[in-house]
Amino acid sequence: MSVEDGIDFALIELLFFAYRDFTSDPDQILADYGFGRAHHRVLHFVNRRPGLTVAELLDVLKITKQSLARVLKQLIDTDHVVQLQGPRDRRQRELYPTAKGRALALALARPQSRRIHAALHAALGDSGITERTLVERFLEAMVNPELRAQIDVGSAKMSGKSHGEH
Amino acid sequence: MSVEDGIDFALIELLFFAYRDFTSDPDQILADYGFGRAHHRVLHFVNRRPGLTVAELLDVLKITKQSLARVLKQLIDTDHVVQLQGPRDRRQRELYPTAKGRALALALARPQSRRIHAALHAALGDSGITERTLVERFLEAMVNPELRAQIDVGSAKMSGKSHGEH
DNA sequence: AGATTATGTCAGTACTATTGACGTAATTTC
DNA sequence: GAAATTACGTCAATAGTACTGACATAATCT
Repeated sequence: MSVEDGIDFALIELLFFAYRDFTSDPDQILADYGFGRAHHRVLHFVNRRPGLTVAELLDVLKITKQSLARVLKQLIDTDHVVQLQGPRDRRQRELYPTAKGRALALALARPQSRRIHAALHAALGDSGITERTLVERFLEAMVNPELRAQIDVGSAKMSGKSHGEH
Repeated sequence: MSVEDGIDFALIELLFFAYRDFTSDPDQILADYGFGRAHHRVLHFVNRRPGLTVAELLDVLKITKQSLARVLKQLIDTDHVVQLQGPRDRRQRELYPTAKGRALALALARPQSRRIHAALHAALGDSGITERTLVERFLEAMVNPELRAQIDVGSAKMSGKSHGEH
């Protein structure tokens, strides 16, 4: 059943198709703003973790400072994100979404969320077991273990790690 | 539970992280060959659907002819893919992986397949229900309906659509 | 005071992708 | 059989996203 040489080509391919179409929704909206996928990612995380610093953002996105610079500057210039001096450490710039930024982040997330929920329904229809928890756990397990800490913010998990002030 | 404004930010984010790490495995191997993700995608589909034409490949990847050109040329020059004149239509170029190409495709798919299976175990451990079928159906449902035809090749489905000669 | 840290910026480069235009060979249509 | 269409290849120009390396500034830590 579509597993040749012990390799699961089918799921590999599905992940490609799923992600391609998953990102196509916001891509269309972004085009109107002259923004790209990079802007989306930055805006998403600033929106999700308001007050995160530039360094934290770099760490989450796993890109370099130079790659972030242009994108972040554009988001700030267009009034989607603001920088505030860090209260404890004045070298830090805490990033916050503006109302405009939050609105765009929401507009971008809406079709993606709709697609996900439709897919969950299509996939799980009746079997009212763990529902989305199952897919959530699958995706979580797809992430490199070392980086798994990045994903639990905002949710009511906070597994292990001492988060300090929040 | 991590659903603000009715938007499922958690799953959106997980899909991002999952896909990022999912592609990081082959990326490292590709670097040794001077290849990028584009080469991987082309090689994957040529390997999966040996004999597909350039036009079909463009349609599956949803990129332009010009984008494919350079990448495909490199794969042919490095003896990973060969072009054969189409038997029915001599204008067409049927693409086939060489032994070398198949070996590389396999090497690239191996860590991805391993990651997927580990994730399935982590996610479904005991509940021996539909197992991978569930995630498969979820991902399938994430793909745009019009494009869903692209994904059933090689598997024993062939839902609906008149496939003609194959 | 000196080292380190957080951030910003500049220069140069690479990969992947785009649109548009043009050429060639093969097939289909009238 | 001539004309239109199709499949493919290629050239030129451009854009978005990423990279490495280097350097500057301000703030904090030792």
